[in-house]
Amino acid sequence: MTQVSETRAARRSWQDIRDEIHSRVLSRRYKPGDKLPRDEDIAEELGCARSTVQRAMQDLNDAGIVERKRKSGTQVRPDPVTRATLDIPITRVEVEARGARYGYQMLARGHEMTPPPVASAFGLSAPEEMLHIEALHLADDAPFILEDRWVSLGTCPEIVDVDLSVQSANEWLVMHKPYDLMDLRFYAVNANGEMAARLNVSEGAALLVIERSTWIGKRPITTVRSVTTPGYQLLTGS
Amino acid sequence: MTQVSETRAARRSWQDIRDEIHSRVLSRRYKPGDKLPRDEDIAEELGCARSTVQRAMQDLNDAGIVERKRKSGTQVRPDPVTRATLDIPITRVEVEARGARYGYQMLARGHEMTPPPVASAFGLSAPEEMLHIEALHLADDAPFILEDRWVSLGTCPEIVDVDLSVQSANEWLVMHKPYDLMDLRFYAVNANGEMAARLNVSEGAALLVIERSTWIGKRPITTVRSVTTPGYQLLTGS
DNA sequence: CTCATTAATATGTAGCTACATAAAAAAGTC
DNA sequence: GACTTTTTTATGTAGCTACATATTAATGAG
Repeated sequence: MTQVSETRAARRSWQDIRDEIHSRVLSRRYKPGDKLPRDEDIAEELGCARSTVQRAMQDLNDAGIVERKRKSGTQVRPDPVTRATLDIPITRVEVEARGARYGYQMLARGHEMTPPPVASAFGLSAPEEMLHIEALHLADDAPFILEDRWVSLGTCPEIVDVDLSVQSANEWLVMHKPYDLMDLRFYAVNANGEMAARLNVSEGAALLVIERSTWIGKRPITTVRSVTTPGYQLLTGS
Repeated sequence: MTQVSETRAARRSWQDIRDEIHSRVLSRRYKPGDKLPRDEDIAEELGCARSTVQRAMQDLNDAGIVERKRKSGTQVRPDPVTRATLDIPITRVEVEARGARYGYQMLARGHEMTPPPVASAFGLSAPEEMLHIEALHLADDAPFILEDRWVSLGTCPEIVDVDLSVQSANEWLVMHKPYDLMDLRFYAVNANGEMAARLNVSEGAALLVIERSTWIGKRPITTVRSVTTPGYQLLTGS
């Protein structure tokens, strides 16, 4: 009874609105740097409520297509960025998804003071004693990922009681110590003697490294350097 | 007049709700795989509207914390993933952000049939003639990124008229040919003779490679292999 | 003319209603 | 008992109102 002037089928979803705006950007009707009309005007033009435009715009904003500022309005991002979402699963799940048998091997474990690179990854002013673990993930008995991990004893005291020779620290932490804040970085290294021996590759081979540090409420949890085997690729989620 | 039973300050935002649910996941009050109460019940418990819970849940869903399905309800993701958003800026912007002077040099340009790896990156059944460009991005006159690019002439006929010795194809495409769908992959390679010579690094050096293909409505636009210089790191946006 | 104050305005958010939709559960049907 | 249909139910969405908030623009004081 309220909506008299609208046929049922004509109703447009926020995704339609988003796609319409996006296609205007794609067709350069709205060019990089251009200011877009107010939400209300777009709503009127496209025949929907402002809230629908708002949702569409939020999505375009999150996708890096437009930039919004209160009062100033909305503009097409002048410096387009390629924005992608990466999903990094637990290593066990990753191996199993490839149809391989997962294996795990702890190589070393001990309490040590954090060396400078680790302390700086966590933004610590002073070195701290942490649990240091080296481990190998296997796919069908072949080395897959070599990980070098530091776990804060202050934040995760329980970890000392976990048998990490059976379950990987990766898995235990992800299940029991969800993080708040994360820092990820990717780079390439030449395999040094130790890496080469442990991953069973020739010295100097180019390896992709994934470094990840996590915090919970500014308290450090863990930092890992995962060295992958040659041919390893990180893919985006589409 | 409508909101009688609520003090002004007590109003909770959807982000508060999100943080509350998140903290329950963090504290393992809701464990991985657990089913959460219905939105409506959570709304009642936390004293807000269902729409507020809905928005909070959407966000947690997008962040990979929970999984929602109609009728089935919401559950904490049983296989937690590390989800991160990467922003890859235009190379010029990236160089300038480091406080360096940007330079660009086209090394080669021509029309060629796509070799099998390129065709497969695009999912083409048959090889196709495309514009092939090799170029070097410089930071303070030092090699920074070596790019090997293929541009579809069918989708981007205008590109043949652009002077790509002045402006990088990277930049032209990103400003004039926004994409629809993208595929990104990262891996490491040992510098071969050509890469070593062009990037001025020693042969065999480990280099991070960023491969990117873009489409617009299933039509291929471009595919690039960007070989970075040693020490290059890809960082997440937080 | 400069600086501080105030008003105007576009986006952001909370809450409500009504209805759409997917999927599971229940009820029929052969 | 296996299959199909219907009902139930939890999430998803559109539209509305009211108000919050951040900025810009306008105004006023000195």
